[in-house]
Amino acid sequence: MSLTSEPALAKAAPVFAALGDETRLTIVGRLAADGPLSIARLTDGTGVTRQAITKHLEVLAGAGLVHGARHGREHIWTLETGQLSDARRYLELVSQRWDDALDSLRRFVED
Amino acid sequence: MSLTSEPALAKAAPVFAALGDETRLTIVGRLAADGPLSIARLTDGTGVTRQAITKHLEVLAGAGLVHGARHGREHIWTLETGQLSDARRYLELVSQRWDDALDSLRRFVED
DNA sequence: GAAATACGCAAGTTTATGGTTGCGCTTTTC
DNA sequence: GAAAAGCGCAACCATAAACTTGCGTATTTC
Repeated sequence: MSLTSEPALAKAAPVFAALGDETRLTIVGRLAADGPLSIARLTDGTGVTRQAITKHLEVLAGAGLVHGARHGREHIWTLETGQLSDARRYLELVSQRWDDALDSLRRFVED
Repeated sequence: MSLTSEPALAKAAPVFAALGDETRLTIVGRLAADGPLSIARLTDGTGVTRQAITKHLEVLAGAGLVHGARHGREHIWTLETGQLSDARRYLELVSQRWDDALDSLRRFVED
């Protein structure tokens, strides 16, 4: 993976963007802790409207972080950990590259 | 760490937000791979203006992901891996919570 | 010391984002 | 079967985000 020009970047950015909002991060946290929840449940506690939560869920879904399905009168949303793992691996790789770069630099200075 | 109401969330969101842009992710990737670079160098290859890159660097700096220092006529920017690790750990924790939730759900169904 | 390089500051534009309110429809609940 | 709960759709608003252009200044380079 190249970290820059590769498509991995184009995939990772939207995921990070989706996680880059406090309300959405709260939603992800609650889904992770409590399991699948309805929109009404997810709205509880947040200071915002149900519509706002709905929009956030759509953003998260667009990034592949959650998926929803209607059951009766409620819409249940579930966490999707695939993209989450990819994002985590991306960060690991960046850290790794950085360590390598520091190593090269150190060796260069020592010469 | 609680994933929702704790301050960990308020810290993590800005970091993810900073990473949630293709141009900025490219910058982080290049810094990780090549080591510290000047604004002019970081601008090369990207389709945007030097000013745009400067703004992106300020956003990254605001999230604690990079720091810069002027050397002569150039401004050299360096990656900061601390926040990166924190973000990674946050994602790990979310995945962990999710697995736990699934486990509880499975046990509940089996009863 | 003139030309080129590397920036910073400021103003301006456009589009996206996060949020709201209002209304109507379906599904439960009592 | 009326009331309540849970949503979806659409319009609208304010602010922030991503970039640009223009210009002035310090630092190298030749």
